[in-house]
Amino acid sequence: MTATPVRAADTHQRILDAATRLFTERGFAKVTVRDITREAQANLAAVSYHFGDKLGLYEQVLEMGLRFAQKVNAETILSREGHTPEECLRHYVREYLPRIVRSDNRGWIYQLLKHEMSNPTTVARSYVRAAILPRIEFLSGVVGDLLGDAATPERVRRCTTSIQSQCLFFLPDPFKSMVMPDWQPATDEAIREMAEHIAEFSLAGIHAIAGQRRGPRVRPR
Amino acid sequence: MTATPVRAADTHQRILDAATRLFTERGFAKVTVRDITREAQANLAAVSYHFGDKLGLYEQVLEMGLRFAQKVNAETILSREGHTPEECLRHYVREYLPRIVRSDNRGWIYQLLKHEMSNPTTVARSYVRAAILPRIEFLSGVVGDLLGDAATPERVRRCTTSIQSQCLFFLPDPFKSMVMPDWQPATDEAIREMAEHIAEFSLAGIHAIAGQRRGPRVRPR
DNA sequence: GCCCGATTTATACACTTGTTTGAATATCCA
DNA sequence: TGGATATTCAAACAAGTGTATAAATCGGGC
Repeated sequence: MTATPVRAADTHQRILDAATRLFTERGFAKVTVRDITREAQANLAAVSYHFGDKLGLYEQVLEMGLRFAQKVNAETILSREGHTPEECLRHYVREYLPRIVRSDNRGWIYQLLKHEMSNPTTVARSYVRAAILPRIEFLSGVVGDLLGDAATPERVRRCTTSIQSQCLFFLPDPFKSMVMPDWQPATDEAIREMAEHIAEFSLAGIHAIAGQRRGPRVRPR
Repeated sequence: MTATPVRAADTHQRILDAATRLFTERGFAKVTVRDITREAQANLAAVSYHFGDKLGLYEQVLEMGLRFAQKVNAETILSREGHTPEECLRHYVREYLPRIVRSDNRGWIYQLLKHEMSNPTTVARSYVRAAILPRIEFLSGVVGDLLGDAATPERVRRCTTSIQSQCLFFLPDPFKSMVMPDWQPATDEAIREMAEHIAEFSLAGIHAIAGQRRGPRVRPR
């Protein structure tokens, strides 16, 4: 009844590992089945046998990624009771940014997602719902608290976008590093400094928006 | 001596037009020569005949784009003499953002560049030097002025990145609009509001960074 | 009117890719 | 051990791609 005896489990796992690494590096389209099986030291047909087809394999990789991302989310999301909004924001950026920047085990899922962003496959939508939207919800809540009385749906959305965009910018990118090599903080120290910068910069930005006159369009609810 | 008689000039131009449109929509790799020639109502071999090969055609498209981008740059860059740094920053964002967001004639080059960013071809490097770096230089100068005494190379770079990332975030992206449809400002009015937000948010951020103690690491030069 | 170069056309070639096939081999349980 | 099942393997297939070729067609100047 064991669906996968010892040797089989080996190839199955080796393929999964190789696929994870390669898909993370290059994205779905730019990795061939032959690349994967060569890397995994398996036969070309092994992918069809174990995963149905290339997309089936990719789905399994992304499923692992989804579980990983949810675990990561739990670490970037601080309980709103017991912490000030400022603390939540700082903690969010401090946890999020290193995972975005670094390609190692801490953040591989974001590298994978980066490729999914430019060339979405059919798998994207479920991932968005399960792993991304909850984090955006949380961040929006924190921003709303920081805006206080001045909070409007538009302002919350715009400020959330400002924070999110400053973080996402650091997804590694061959082109970006061509434009300005220094843009990609290399050392842990540089990443930490950038995180502090984003938090500081954004808190000031939010306070400035909060300080604007409420205007005629404000709709408190 | 006319290198391209009437009919020939027609196909040449039709192919160039179709290629510009398709490359802008999908990027170099995801457009086939057959797509282009079908769209241009030309024969498959016309690309080889008129442009050597697919990459040669792409280079010509990107060359047009480069000239266009330089003209655009001139409009986003305000003379630093005669305008305050605040004015320069606001003008920069107001001009830059609409072109980033909209896929129409005003900003097609940025859509093309977006694909180049995720899948760089050999043409990227020269483009960076001629059209992107000058704009970054300008923005860095403005940020340096705004930071005043507090300016350090690291702070200038980080603040410039914060502004740039908030703008670049709005490059249209199928994935992003999946995450949050509202993120893509649709109307001219919404784009204008977002530009004002980014300017306001960033000016406050810069002032906050400028207000920090200079710290022991400051190296005025 | 006719010829020569420029252009267009249909077709073919070489290569890559994902997938299938059927035989060979390994593995497990009675 | 022996036979059924699971897994591996080499080879082939079909579709899509960029490019090359050689014949057909066009267009203007003598």
